[in-house]
Amino acid sequence: MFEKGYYLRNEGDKVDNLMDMLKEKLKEKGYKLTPQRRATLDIIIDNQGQHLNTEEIYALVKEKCPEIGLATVYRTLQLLDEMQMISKINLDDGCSRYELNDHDEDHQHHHLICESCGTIIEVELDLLEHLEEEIEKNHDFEIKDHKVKFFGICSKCR
Amino acid sequence: MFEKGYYLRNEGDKVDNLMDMLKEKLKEKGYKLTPQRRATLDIIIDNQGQHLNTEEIYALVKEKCPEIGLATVYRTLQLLDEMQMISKINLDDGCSRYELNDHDEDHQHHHLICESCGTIIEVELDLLEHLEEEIEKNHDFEIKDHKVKFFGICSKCR
DNA sequence: TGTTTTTTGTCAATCATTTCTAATTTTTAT
DNA sequence: ATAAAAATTAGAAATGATTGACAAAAAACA
Repeated sequence: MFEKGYYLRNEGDKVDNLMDMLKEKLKEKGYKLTPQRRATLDIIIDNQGQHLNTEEIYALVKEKCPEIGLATVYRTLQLLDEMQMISKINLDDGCSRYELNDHDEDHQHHHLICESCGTIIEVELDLLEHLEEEIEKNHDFEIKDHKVKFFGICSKCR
Repeated sequence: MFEKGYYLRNEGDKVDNLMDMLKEKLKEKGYKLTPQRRATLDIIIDNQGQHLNTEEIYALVKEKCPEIGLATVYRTLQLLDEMQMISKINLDDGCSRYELNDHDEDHQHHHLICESCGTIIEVELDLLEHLEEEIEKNHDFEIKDHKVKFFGICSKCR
């Protein structure tokens, strides 16, 4: 009747929910949900909104899973991205950052990047869909995704 | 009376015009217009719309300026970017690409990237300015620039 | 239980980019 | 002009993020 998400009560439920989702997606492709993969997704869930980079994720995962190797974290992040559990974001700061995917279709968001302090603010932007339709017509191009970044100065830095 | 651009007749004029612009901007900051810098900008002008990466630019510049070093090209591209003569574009293909800046305020454009063949199509998008105003109000964020990428499948790949 | 497959950790390799250095060119002061 | 100072360069070495190779460990399978 309802989507799984409707029953969410607390953080624990949310983790379980996402972890189940990952398990299913992995199984579809013949992959396994290992402790390392579990720990990595855990960290990303625990730090939602943080836009952690690979090294930062590695350091945090290492606390709970000290024997893990950096290459495994790289491989796992790649896998989580393929499984569409997370998204890679490029802030032109020389490394890849990741954020947890929102599995709600309507909750599109993009980033405001402060050129002064580096803060990242998330903005919801449904208004882009108008544009997409127009572009699809004008250029005969089938749009699957988009990435939008706004650069400027945040309120604190003025 | 008119902007310099109004008198443009042909490619040669255009190169001269942009080169003069660069010379001025460099002088403002106390930099010099060296043959290497001149050759690099020349190549980018000659290949407008190509979105060349650093190695490609290096190879082309080397034809006219064989003694140039790769590091110089990197430094020069950085400088041209600072001087706002060119823009760095990141297509998530592991290297930086550059395009000549359009010095016409109204000619904003962004990129459609085909996930199948890698083609880059340029789209004009004035419509984003509405969004910017709204964001500036809602988030008290002063927007200076934005980057938009659309990913999908181009007409040839369908 | 033994065999195959997947995943892992370690370490080496890669690739784009930056830094270092001494040499060269250009500017400036004399 | 000409010597000293400053900017720029080429080439090589260093860096830093990411990937690849490989043998060992873990899990699935037969």
